[in-house]
Amino acid sequence: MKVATWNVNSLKVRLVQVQDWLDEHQPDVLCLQETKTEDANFPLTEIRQSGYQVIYSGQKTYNGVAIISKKPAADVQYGIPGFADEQKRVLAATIDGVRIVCVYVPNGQSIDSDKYQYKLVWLSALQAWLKEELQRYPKLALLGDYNIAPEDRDVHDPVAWAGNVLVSEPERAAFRGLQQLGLRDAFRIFEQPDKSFSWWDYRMMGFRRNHGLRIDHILLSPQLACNACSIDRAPRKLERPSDHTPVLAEIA
DNA sequence: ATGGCTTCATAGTGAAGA
Repeated sequence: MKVATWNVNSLKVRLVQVQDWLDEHQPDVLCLQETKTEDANFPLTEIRQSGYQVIYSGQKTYNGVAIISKKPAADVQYGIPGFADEQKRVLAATIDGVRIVCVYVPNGQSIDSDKYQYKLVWLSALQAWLKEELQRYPKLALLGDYNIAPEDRDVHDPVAWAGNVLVSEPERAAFRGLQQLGLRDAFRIFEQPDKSFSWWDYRMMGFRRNHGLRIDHILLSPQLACNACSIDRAPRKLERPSDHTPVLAEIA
């Protein structure tokens, strides 16, 4: 089963790129973040034309998540249960026997911001929910934009970024908290090239200079085997790219 | 360089992202 995640930074702008990527890679599951699309305007017909089904939870301007899949999505969950949140950041469903959880973790803006506190509370609620979810669904994959670079090797310039939002110790502790539930970072199961990133700043030729961060992740429960995991840099080279690029894994 | 670029909502700029 091939699963993938991609923060598209507006599905409207990136729709053709998503369709092309589906055609080329034929994933069983593709989780999207930052669709920035209200449900009434979701390009349902276009996704179906690509031979896929899709569930989505969106809003105007910000956030928005979707799960595109070849097989139908069952037991759909919108948001973190018991955690009141206007922001559309979580979508979960069982697809072909695997619990797929698609997340768009808050950015946090800066460590002295209210949004940073929201991010930490949000991550704590996510962890508490997933602990229960893992008991219900031993085969679980958590895919998305975590807005956390887990280690210094996931940062192009760790000195410049030290203590900053996306790399701060409380955020990394929250990431380790997810790992302590038994979830494994699929990317790090395998030997990977140095300076592998999934996001590059639009500014200052960030991609050309490989000034990036690895903040998009696929975490897998112990009951899921993993045969491969990689970052596909190709869409970042297209005209009008998202600032994120897809991460994909082969699981069983 | 508290900048740089892109998107959205809006109709000239501002917020937010990471």
